[in-house]
Amino acid sequence: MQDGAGGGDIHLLLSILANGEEQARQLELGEPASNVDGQLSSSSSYPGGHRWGEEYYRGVARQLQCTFARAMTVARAIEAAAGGDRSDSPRSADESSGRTARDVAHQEHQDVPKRRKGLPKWTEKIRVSDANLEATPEDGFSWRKYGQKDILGAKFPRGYYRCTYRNAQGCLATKQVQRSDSDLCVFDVTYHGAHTCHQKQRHATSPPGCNPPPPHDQQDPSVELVRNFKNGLKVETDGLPAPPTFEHDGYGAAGQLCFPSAPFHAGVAPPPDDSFSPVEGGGGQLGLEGGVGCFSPAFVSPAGSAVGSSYFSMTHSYDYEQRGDQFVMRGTGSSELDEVVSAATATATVTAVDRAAAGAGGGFDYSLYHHAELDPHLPFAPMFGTSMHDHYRNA
DNA sequence: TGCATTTGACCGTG
DNA sequence: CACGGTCAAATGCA
Repeated sequence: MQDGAGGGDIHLLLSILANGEEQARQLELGEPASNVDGQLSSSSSYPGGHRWGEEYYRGVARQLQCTFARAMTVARAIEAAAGGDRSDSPRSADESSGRTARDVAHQEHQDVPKRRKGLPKWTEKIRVSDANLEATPEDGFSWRKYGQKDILGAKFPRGYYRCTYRNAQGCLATKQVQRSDSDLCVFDVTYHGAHTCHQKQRHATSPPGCNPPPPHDQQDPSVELVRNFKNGLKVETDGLPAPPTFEHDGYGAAGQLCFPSAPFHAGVAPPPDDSFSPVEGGGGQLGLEGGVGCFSPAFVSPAGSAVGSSYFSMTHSYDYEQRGDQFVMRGTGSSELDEVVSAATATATVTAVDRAAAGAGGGFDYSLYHHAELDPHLPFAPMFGTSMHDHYRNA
């Protein structure tokens, strides 16, 4: 089933993205975008007449770069799926059979490790407006709680959530929510995996051009991922007339994909100036004022959520490997080999302060990023220190 | 009736 | 072996 997303799709995807990334780079340098879906260069003003400034172009460029980083993650997922492991197979398929899930789990545990070590993982701290014990962080996605456990050393139990559409759409996104011991208003939310489902976020109306993908190939999340992402790419440019502040659903114009990790490193973290060089100077603080963020939906506080004053502190690890002259984000580690080949690990911590008042209807203001720290060993150096274009244009 | 939550047990990892 | 993550039956709710 997953075999439908073969290596050919990956290379095609990478090739397309490499071109796009190069365009984004040109855009950020202030050059007229020769062709970014024909949208950037043809649109010279906001719908309201506000003229597009250079800053905005730069922001868009970073956004595009961020998007491409997402694509890399998608490609990685596809690659992992095409690698023959079935770790992404929704368990529901087995649950529909006569076997019990536990039987299946036992049989498949070689393929489906109970702890999905390879899935993207990141953590945010979410502050809610009140310390109500029943208050929970809201990220706009629909989650179904599947467990709760007392954690050693923690005052509060940890809640385990999975995507509501896990069975329906094979979405493997999960999250763990743990209330901070020290501050009842703060939750540590750890996300595992990205949403591959097409759920619409609550409090959200789809941004212009953010159309749901055609409802086919639902059985193949990987194919769906690619399709979604292609839609996302188009949307990303189609939606440019929207102001830089992505509102309400936090999607921005990126579509349904939620691959926050790579974009977080690559798309958000790079500073506006040209001095960014993860290889040479990584580790410094990076000013992000005015930057167009590229948070995944899960990163933002959807309008109407209980999040009043929020900050996000994310860490994430990524693995890359070099294949020939290409750096490739490795597969999701469902195989032991992947772990052996583990390369660099990156950690980025970004703090953002959401000064929007709770309930005021405002979404997360991306211009509010004020701080980011990058691990000096950032793995995306090959991608952003040089160019994806160079690496993949001939893929 | 269908879906979400609760909760104890199971099981993999370190 | 302890801990953490997941499962699934039981239960609750609309």
